[in-house]
Amino acid sequence: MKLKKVASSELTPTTPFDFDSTFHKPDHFTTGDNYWEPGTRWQTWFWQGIPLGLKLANAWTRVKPKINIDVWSPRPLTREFTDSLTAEIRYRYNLDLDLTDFYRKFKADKILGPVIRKWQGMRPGHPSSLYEYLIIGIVLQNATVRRSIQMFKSLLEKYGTPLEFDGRKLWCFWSPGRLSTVIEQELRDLKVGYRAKSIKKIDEYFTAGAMDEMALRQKDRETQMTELLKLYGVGPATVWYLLFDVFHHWDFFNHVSPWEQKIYSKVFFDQDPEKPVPVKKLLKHFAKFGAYKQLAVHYIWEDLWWKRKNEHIPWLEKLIKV
DNA sequence: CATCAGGGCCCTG
DNA sequence: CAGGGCCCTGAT
Repeated sequence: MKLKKVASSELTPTTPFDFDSTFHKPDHFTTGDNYWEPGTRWQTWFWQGIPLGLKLANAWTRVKPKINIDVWSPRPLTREFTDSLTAEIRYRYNLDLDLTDFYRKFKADKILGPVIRKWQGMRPGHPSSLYEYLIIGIVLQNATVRRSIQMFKSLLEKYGTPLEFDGRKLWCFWSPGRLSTVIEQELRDLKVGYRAKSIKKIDEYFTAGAMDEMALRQKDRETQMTELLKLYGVGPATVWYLLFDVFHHWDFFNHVSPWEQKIYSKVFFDQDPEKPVPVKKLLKHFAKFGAYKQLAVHYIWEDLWWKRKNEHIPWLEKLIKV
């Protein structure tokens, strides 16, 4: 589907702001729906029934951060529509987040301090809706990065929409309900294995209107967790990701998966990843970051993945199997 | 060639 | 509450 450029606007994030580390997370494996180069991110975005192409560009002025947004669409958009879209972009990328308290508290930390200085202005964030993230969460389960990418790609190219905009071809996520006529075997043929059942049930759940993302955002963390755990195929690991990436809780840290455990052991304790520090001890260590536990680890985690882009880190390569 | 461990979760006993 | 089964893939 060829899209036309229908709107442009600009966003002003809070200061400090760093474009590249906010709009490119080297550890986010999703491919085919976005493209990044320094200063620019292209992203497909299914919003209120319309598949869109977005281009976000760094437009820092001498004094303050600014992001230019261009929107491509199959049809004209109302002002109301683009306003809600930009509000959602602000939300998903945490462009209104005030980082000053976090920085003030931990700028002297031995490990976090230098990372904070290096990534001054980086926001946590994820471009996906709850529904989209759930699908991503499911393909992350019990699989290495390479396999997750392969499953995601198969799904996206089977049920998504190919979009052409700004000289790029990217796939746009399908909408909830798209899988209602799809039988489980068809999903299994995409080599998602037992996850087919979860994907199918999550799609059904949304189609039935049993999950309202916007309403859930207004609830407290416990309620969000309870609601999410009702979904078939969603357990503690997936909920932990969701609470951070989709619901933006910076303080919640109750889960460490085996591969992450090995990486944290090396980074925080310089411990041989093959003899990892017990999860309990890691969680106890993160407690010192108080209300910013997840945010703190996000900073260190992203720093590690950015390093990996520029240098070979043998111990890390062994663990991630991309 | 066979076996096994992955970025879990559900279900059974 | 512990532990088996589920899927595919790459490593050994």
